[in-house]
Amino acid sequence: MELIGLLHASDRALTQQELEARTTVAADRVSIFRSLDAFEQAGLVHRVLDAGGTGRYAPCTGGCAQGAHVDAHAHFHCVRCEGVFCLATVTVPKVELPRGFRSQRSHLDVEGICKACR
Amino acid sequence: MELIGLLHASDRALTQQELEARTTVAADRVSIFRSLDAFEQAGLVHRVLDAGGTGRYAPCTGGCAQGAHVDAHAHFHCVRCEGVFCLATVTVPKVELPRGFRSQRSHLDVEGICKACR
DNA sequence: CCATATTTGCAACTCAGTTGCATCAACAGG
DNA sequence: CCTGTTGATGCAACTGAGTTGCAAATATGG
Ligand SMILES: [Mn+2]
Ligand SMILES: [Mn+2]
Ligand SMILES: [Zn+2]
Ligand SMILES: [Zn+2]
Repeated sequence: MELIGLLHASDRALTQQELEARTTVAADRVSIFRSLDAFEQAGLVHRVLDAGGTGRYAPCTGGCAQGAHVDAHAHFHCVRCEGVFCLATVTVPKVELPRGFRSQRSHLDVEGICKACR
Repeated sequence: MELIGLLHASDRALTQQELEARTTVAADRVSIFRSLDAFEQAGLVHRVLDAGGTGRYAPCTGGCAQGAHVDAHAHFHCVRCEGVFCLATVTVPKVELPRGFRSQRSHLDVEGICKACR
């Protein structure tokens, strides 16, 4: 699908709306929703929530497969442009948890000003 | 307000709805929304998004003041009961960012099974 | 070519969040 | 005690993202 290409071409994670606006072959928002859903399932893209709680999509780098994501990298949220960036080089540090909690996965979200916004 | 008391009495962060359900003096959901908003502004409570992107509220521990939050602790998200827990003892580790990104604040969300759910 | 399976579009609905406006309660000055 | 002003509250309505059902369109394969 064209969607994956658009995601790879972008420097930041894109919302459903942004993708809809960029597709050359006009597609219904529901179709895009369903495609992204399928791609996420398939381990091709991953979804991250921005500060407002809306989903943004980015391509998986590798290692992710059918229902098993290994996107262990941190994400940067720009408070200026609202952009969300995958920090592929930044792995999420393990932390010591209080007794009783069993950890499965962690997400690290760094908030600040992005490259383009300063 | 009664809301702050309810938050302190809970072991986990609560949604607007959950708070509305627990108030003895019935209050409109909009009033609760506005109160929580004000309390957050005032540095009395902080808001954290759960896995579904809905806001949950927890009391601030201390140090937070008028528009300046210092809640630097991690949060635990239970995949079973959907509960969100403040991990007051777990501070968010600083990470090295790629060139150009200026960090202001970080959020660490740990996903797994909570104490009560195992 | 036809039967069947998959994909797509459209309409409609949910749910949290948010806003406008009218009303009510508190309160201070007179 | 009356009154005008201020802030809190309630109700209705709207937004935006996500989601579902169903029917039409398209692909697939015999
Ligand atoms: Mn990513
Ligand atoms: Mn917290
Ligand atoms: Zn930016
Ligand atoms: Zn749990």
